[in-house]
Amino acid sequence: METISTRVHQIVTRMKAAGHRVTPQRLAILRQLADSRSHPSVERVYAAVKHDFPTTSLATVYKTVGMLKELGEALEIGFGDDCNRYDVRSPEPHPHLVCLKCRCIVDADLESLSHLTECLSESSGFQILSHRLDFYGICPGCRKTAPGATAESGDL
Amino acid sequence: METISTRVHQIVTRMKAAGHRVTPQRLAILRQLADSRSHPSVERVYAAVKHDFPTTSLATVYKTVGMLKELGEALEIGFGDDCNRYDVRSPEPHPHLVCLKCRCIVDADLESLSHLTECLSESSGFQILSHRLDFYGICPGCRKTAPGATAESGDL
DNA sequence: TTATTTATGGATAATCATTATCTATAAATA
DNA sequence: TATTTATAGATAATGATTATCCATAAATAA
Repeated sequence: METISTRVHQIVTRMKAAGHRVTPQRLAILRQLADSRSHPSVERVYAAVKHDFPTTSLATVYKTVGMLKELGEALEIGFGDDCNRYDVRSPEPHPHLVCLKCRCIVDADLESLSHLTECLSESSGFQILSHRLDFYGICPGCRKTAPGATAESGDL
Repeated sequence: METISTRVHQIVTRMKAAGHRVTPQRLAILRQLADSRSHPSVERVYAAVKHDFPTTSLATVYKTVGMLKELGEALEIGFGDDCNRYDVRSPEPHPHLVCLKCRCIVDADLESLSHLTECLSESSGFQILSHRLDFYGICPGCRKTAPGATAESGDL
């Protein structure tokens, strides 16, 4: 990816508006995150950014992701046993499909979600502000693949 | 709670069937977990068990909960930033309402869930084995309570 | 019952993703 | 250009959870 995408531009604008500096390292991290559909981990981003900036520190990636979270530009998907994964492409909460074998994470569409949330809110009395809907299973690729193999997603 | 509930009996039977020993410590831990609706943490169970068995180790609680997980008798609800919470009363995956203020966790009913899962499975090609559906917000109690106050649930 | 084997309890060390801390430096501002 | 301030990088600290160790309790065999 050579060109700067609309999403990167959008985040850069908002970073500046919030008084943050747009450094080369942050831009490199942003570029890895902004358009990825693979919900990459910090470690994954770190490895990719190291190609262009070999001196980059893991802490810098963590700090940048933390800033994006604060700005509401990154959705964190935490796993107790595994490392967290991030969605900067679409940072609003939305349902995911998580493969228990290759750990890929795919966005899921649930058109009935808003209706569902409303019903829940009414019946429970909770003011619902956010959600986390994860469905765990085996992805189409892993269902075909021989047992034990782990697929690597092409997109980051 | 003085009497041994049906749920405790059920788990004890299954523990024995699986070749596990039912020790006084495990029974005390079980009693705290088996009928609680509050999705208690390990720390919470540890504190409660210490009343009756002052020498109990935190490790023992962790090990017992781990065994219950293996037997499929405990559902773990993990939080990256906070400690894990457990549902031994109904260990099958089900939706939860989580209060962001007092951290209480309440079971939510979603009658359309199985239909929803089927649709997702068809449209995505995933074989769906489990799920985690959490809705985050403010519980009825905290909506009334003054800002900053944290409610304590009565049941464990 | 007693001897023997095995699992468990308790204490503590290790793990590991994430966060905090510190200082030199790069970036913004005057 | 001088000065102020945020950031980068290195590294230490954190904290829930897990692993390890050994004495002991529980099950089993003799």
